Amino acid sequence: MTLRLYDTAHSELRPFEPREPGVVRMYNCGPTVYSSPHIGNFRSFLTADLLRRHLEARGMNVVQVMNITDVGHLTEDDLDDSGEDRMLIAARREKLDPYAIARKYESEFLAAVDALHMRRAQEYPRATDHIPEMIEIIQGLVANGHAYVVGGNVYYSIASFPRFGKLSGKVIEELEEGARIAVNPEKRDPRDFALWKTDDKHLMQWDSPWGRGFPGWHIECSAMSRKYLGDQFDVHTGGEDNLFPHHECEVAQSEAFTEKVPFVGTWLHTRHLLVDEKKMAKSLGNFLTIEQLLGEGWTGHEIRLALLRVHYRMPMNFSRTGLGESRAFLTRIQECRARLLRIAHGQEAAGTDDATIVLRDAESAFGEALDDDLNIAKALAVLSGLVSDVNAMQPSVESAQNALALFRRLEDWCGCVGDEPDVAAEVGGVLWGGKPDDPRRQSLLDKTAEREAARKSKDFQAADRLRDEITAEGFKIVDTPRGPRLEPL
RNA sequence: GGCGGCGUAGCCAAGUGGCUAAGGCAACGGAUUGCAAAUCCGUCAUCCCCGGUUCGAAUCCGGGCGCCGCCUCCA
Repeated sequence: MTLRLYDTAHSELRPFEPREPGVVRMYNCGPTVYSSPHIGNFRSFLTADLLRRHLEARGMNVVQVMNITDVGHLTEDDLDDSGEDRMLIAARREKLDPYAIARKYESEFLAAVDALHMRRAQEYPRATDHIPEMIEIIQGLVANGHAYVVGGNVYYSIASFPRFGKLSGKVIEELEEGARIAVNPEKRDPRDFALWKTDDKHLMQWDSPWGRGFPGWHIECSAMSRKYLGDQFDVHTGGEDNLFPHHECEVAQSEAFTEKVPFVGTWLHTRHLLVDEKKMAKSLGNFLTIEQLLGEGWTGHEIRLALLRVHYRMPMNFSRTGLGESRAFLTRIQECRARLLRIAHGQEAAGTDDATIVLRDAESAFGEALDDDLNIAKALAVLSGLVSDVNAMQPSVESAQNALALFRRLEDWCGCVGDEPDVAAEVGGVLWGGKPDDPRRQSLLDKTAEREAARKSKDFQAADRLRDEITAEGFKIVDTPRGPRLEPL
């Protein structure tokens, strides 16, 4: 089975074939860095990360580019009473200049990327570093008749591009009806969109053939994808809201400029998530950031899994309950792997069961699930079945090692399996499952030995009291035929 | 007004014409344990409603109801 992806442009599942065999060029619509990235942004970014990992697991070489939008995109509607855009408002609110704001939130974004175990893209181009590339395309569009200049402004002419609306399935004639854009008399058609604008009040300005101004809202992606991936590339991802007008405009700009079709092979759009059944909004107080969740004590893997475990095209509700379920899922895998490690290290009796077939079938089913339009829910079910199968076995040392290797491969494949637990250390008949350098290690081991002695003399009251003390230190004590084991709670 | 998506057990969620409707969490019964934890075994749904097509539908068609998204900066 080969990978099939749902391509928005065709509204159907299609076999995925990169233009150049073995190499996938992918562009992801990235964050706008004038505020903290929120978990909704990351559902989209994580979908891209999962696709990248799966392609790499399938032996592809993936060139991934994610833009950093650091230009406040100004439209007529963006303007508030004082004529400022959002970047400006943020700058004033935080008493920083707009570049400083952008850098601050860019760092925050990248920190979250790492925290969620996402692979770093090869490039994170900033819009403000690519003004000349944008100007080049705008000039080309003016020259070939797809754009026109009015004063210091340049507009894209929808009428010049008959395919406009094809990607999103919009009927252009009907767009007008619902449009809430104020009529701009400069435009030949109200649906034309800006490529370059002049506005004295805009803080970020650059020289251009049309005077000092700033780029329109869609041109950066056309310019930066072209620079790093070429005129045509394989995958373009984004949130569902990007479909129209943003991606539609990108297609119009890029295809009209390069005269190469198609601009993008596969369009992938991630659905918005809801938080506690409602759309996430600052006004509702349900606006969640990665930083915030990490602060609540959730791990990167838990957050990642909670955001990724529902198929990317399905509506998804994000909640603390969901995070808790993710934690339980990961803990179950950890327990399984810890036992395998003990067997592999001779700390627990090995059996004679051969896991070869179970492991092979699980790995194969896991890959097939992801081949099916990144069906992560199905893949996680396979993973869960693997845990059950392995738990029911008495594996040989070799099978335990092979199973451990498979878990590591699957973590590499989807990032939702978690890290391998620390190898327990045997100290004086007690298995220590905590960090090797935990300062409390000796005192906890002593206390465990003391409890063991109490148990042997049937003084269970004393034994339970000692266990409570150990629990209070954040460790649980597990009795096994080979002796007690200490594990972090 | 236009376009689109979703509705499966207490919760999350697979399954797009056909053996007994995956899997996880929770719950319950049992094994194991000094008691626990973990683990194992077992129990737990006829698929929003109505009508139709079919030998046969959660799966296809029509009509409802409900929730959501895009059409405007937004992942």
